[in-house]
Amino acid sequence: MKKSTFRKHLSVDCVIFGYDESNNKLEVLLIEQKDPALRTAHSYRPQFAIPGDLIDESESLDEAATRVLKELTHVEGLHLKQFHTFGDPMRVKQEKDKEWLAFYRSDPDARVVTIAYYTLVRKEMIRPVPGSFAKNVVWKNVKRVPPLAFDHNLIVKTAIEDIRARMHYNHIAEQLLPKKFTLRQLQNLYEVILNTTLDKRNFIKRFKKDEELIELGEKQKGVLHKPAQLYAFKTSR
Amino acid sequence: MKKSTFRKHLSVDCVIFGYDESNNKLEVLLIEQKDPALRTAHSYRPQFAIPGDLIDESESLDEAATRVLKELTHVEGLHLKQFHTFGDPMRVKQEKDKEWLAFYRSDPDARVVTIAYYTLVRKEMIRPVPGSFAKNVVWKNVKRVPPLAFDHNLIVKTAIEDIRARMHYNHIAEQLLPKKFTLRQLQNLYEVILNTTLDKRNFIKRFKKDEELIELGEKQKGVLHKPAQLYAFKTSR
DNA sequence: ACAAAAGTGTTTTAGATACACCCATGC
DNA sequence: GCATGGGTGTATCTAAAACACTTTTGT
Repeated sequence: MKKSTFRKHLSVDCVIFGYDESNNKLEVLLIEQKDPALRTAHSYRPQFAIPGDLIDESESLDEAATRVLKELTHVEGLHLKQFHTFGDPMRVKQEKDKEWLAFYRSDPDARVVTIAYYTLVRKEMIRPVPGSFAKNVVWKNVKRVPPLAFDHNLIVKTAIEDIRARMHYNHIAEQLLPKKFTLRQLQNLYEVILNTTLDKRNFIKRFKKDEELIELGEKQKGVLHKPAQLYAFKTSR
Repeated sequence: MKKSTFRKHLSVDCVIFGYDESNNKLEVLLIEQKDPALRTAHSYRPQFAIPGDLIDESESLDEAATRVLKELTHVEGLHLKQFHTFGDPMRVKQEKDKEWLAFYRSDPDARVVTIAYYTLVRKEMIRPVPGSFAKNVVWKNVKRVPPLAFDHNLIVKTAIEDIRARMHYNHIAEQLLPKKFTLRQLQNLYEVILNTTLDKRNFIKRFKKDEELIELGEKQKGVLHKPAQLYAFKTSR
């Protein structure tokens, strides 16, 4: 049986947003590319990239994205959203990426089209582990994403635009907050993703009207101010 | 130089919606696949498909979609929107598609991922010509799309959902109506795309408020009822 | 008592919806 | 004069926005 050439040309890339509730920061998970072992010492600068991989011939696009997420974070069951496909013929032909490609790809000159996904996770729920291509794994604030490999800056930017536009449709909050949470926690999450500030009375009115929340009748403990009521999401959704 | 394998595995498909103003119908452009010349007479049934093609190694995704549209319709300058990528490993492995693939593809068993685009055109503005793969070209009402090759029914369905969701953002109407048009023509267009009926007073209020229309001071002629005012779009957009 | 954040309601504005009658033309 | 679709305004409802003071707890 002839070896397939499918795997040379298609990849998935995952923009993994991590929500850090305690600091109310929205961050994106980056890998630091491994040094090519054969590098010429003066020329190579490690680059950051978003996690991704070539797609195996037997797996679907969604499965490939799920696999990339799982290999990096050991997390399963999160919804990954396909949001755009990037296929500029030059996207993997830039000088900055040549050395890494030469070492890690069987066909470094092959044109690669990538199908991009994003997901959101609670940062403290995962402990990312560098996979085979990564030397290191770091979180970076979405407002300060460094220069990335390939066209990954464009991919991250597009993901942020998409997530903001869909914030109210996707029920994003559910997977980003603990089971029991205060209204302030919910509002903080919306504010950091939308990069804005909201009026708390108006904000709460929307959720009360939509009947998406259950008032638990419990209160915060040990805070040095009036303790807040705890809420949970209706699970029916 | 080694022959590239890129072209085996990636395609674009275009959902071309045609607006037939005189009947207020929204249709989709389908090609009827050419019979494989070597077919066994009893087994082959021509199938409809949406136009598409493998992507050349040197062209971008958008360029490939533009090329497909141009080859079929000789129309350029329309906006094609990338809306989803379909890559199920089995999407080109169904029995119904085997014979056509065997005849028209250099590697009929290759897995192909397709990046899907849609656009909207005035039906009477184009005279589609069957290209190299097509025996025939037909318009079908979006409400009565026949069974299509590959996963093309899913692609068309997804395109319709996307276009409805974006109707108010994309300024779709501009390329689907003549330069001078009546408010009724504009409303008909919205109604057929959204598959609903609208109140004409309320409908017009939105456009008046957004100041998107210019009242031309001309009137329809030769109609057997009160002639309607003609409008044009503000060109600034 | 003080600091800190929680909690709470009303008013205003804008947009969406519902609804019915007269008008200008061709025949 | 009649058939046809064009053209028009108001009242109601709902959603969004603006806005400030009191309450509860820990220290």
